[in-house]
Amino acid sequence: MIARASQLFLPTLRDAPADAEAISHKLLVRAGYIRQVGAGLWTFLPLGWRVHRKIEQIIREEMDAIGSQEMLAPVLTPVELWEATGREKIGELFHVTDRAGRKFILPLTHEETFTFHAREIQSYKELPQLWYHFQTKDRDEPRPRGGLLRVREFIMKDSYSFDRDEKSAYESFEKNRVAYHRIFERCGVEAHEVKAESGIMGGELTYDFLAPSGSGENILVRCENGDYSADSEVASGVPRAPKFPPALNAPEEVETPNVTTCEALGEFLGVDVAATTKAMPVTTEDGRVVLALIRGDDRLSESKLLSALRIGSRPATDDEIREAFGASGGSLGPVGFNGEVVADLTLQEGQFVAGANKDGFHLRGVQAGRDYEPRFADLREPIEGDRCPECGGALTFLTTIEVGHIFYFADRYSAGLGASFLDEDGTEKPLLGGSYGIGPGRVLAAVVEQSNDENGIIWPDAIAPYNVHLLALRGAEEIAEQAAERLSAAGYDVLLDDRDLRPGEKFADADLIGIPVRITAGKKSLEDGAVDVRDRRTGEERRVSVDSLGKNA
RNA sequence: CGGGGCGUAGCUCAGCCUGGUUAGAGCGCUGCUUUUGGGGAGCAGAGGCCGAAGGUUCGAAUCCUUCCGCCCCGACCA
Repeated sequence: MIARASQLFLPTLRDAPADAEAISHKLLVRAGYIRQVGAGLWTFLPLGWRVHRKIEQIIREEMDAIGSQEMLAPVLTPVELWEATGREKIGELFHVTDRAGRKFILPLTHEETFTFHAREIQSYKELPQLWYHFQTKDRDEPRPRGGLLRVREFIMKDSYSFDRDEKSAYESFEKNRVAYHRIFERCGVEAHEVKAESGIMGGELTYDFLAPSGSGENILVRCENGDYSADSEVASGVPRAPKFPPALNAPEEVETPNVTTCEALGEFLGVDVAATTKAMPVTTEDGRVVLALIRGDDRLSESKLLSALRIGSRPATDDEIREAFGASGGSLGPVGFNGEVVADLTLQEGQFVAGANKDGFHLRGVQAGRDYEPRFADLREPIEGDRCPECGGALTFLTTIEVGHIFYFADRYSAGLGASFLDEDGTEKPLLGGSYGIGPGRVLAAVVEQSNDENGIIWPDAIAPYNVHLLALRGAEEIAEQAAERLSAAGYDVLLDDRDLRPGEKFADADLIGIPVRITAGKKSLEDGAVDVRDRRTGEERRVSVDSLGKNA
């Protein structure tokens, strides 16, 4: 087909909105793909929606290919469904009420609704079932950001699997996992599958797909040899070995006046910072003061602490610290503390300097197992310079966007909603479920983050709004029309810039909009009865006769 | 929710501290002239409840109070 720029709503801007930071945010607004309605609320303009639909179509084809069935559930959901699974208390939910006072929820995701329908499954003979839809999700995000990167309303492709046993459920999970790789590859986005955070739930099978990007909210930790990759919230790096001072037979108290940071402590005592400990007292949600102990050069990972404690916690207050330790922050340590000590794995071997629980004093030669009895857990955030836990290679850290998430949750939803079936042996069992989500809008933004230059967007052909951007310069309107007809007949979608503008503006807009192939019909090419074909990515240009257009790529 | 910043033309911004003609610039927009392979030039125009509401004052875009909206950092993130 042929779209004429003179009639399209395609408002391009010379300047980016002042408050935009992320590259995708700036370029998508400037190039006329999206416009903001409110915080985290975006309209896809005609070109943006074309890209969105192309991404949807790729997802649809890959879902269909694994036997998943497309359907459509409503956005408005009776609150009772959410009460049945205990999720009605989630803070990000939008609640609405009808005129009669009935309560509804705008879903964050559709586990409740799909599991509700799964109650019609009666027999193992009907299993497995794979279902999906593209539907609006609403989330009362505390902080939308970065254009399309984090929004309050968006369309998600969410899939649900229902199986009779774990073996079958893993097969469904695996089908979706593999399909996701194909989807991201076809969309031209680099995405890495990583083990995701399981938090206090623990034990579930869950993977994130992270797309490296200039802006984003997840940090991907990756080994240079490709042996290892994980979200920084769960990643384990191997830190450098400390330079330990000579070992002592028992801890030895030293006066350390006005020394409160580990760096200062190391310097004051002439000891490697990595041979000191950092004491992080926290108060758990059930009111206990627990001491999290890590190496002096490390940072405590809050997500790992959550996993280790299996309960939420916050930093202890000064008063709580004083009461539990008899000293203030800066001189705290595990020796003599009679609460729970959770120590990082790096503290299993060796003697460290630790706070003496006496203001202005530390202990040298503190050894786990001898001087205090901790529970060991992985607590540290991986940092630059760590080595790969698999092969010892260097780890790199990349800022990423989460573009997909797959999750096996067993009977988490079917239990509450009573979705069960009769198995071959005549026993009633809960359906075992999984869910699988992709945000096409985030994929779109991730592609722009990964594929652009100083002049604008560079779309992969598979999701470009049009295949060819045909510029009709003055005097060459006729040959441009011919070229457009020929390309359209050959199956290409053509954006014909027939606007009455100077060439420079058309070129600038073409670069900004980022259609992979630009064809210029102008006086220069007219002499040869030809057009100039330029590759947006490489900038290579060649003159081609109109007759040969559409016969090859 | 904590911290920071910003609301003046479609976009980017100046003016505000130190109150006082008719509120400005660049880009964009409309008409005409000229130009035509990388956002060209000229002439003439249109376009504003200065985020909102109160207050102080003879007088408020400017000072004060409250509210609203948006952005960034953090917390949160099924």
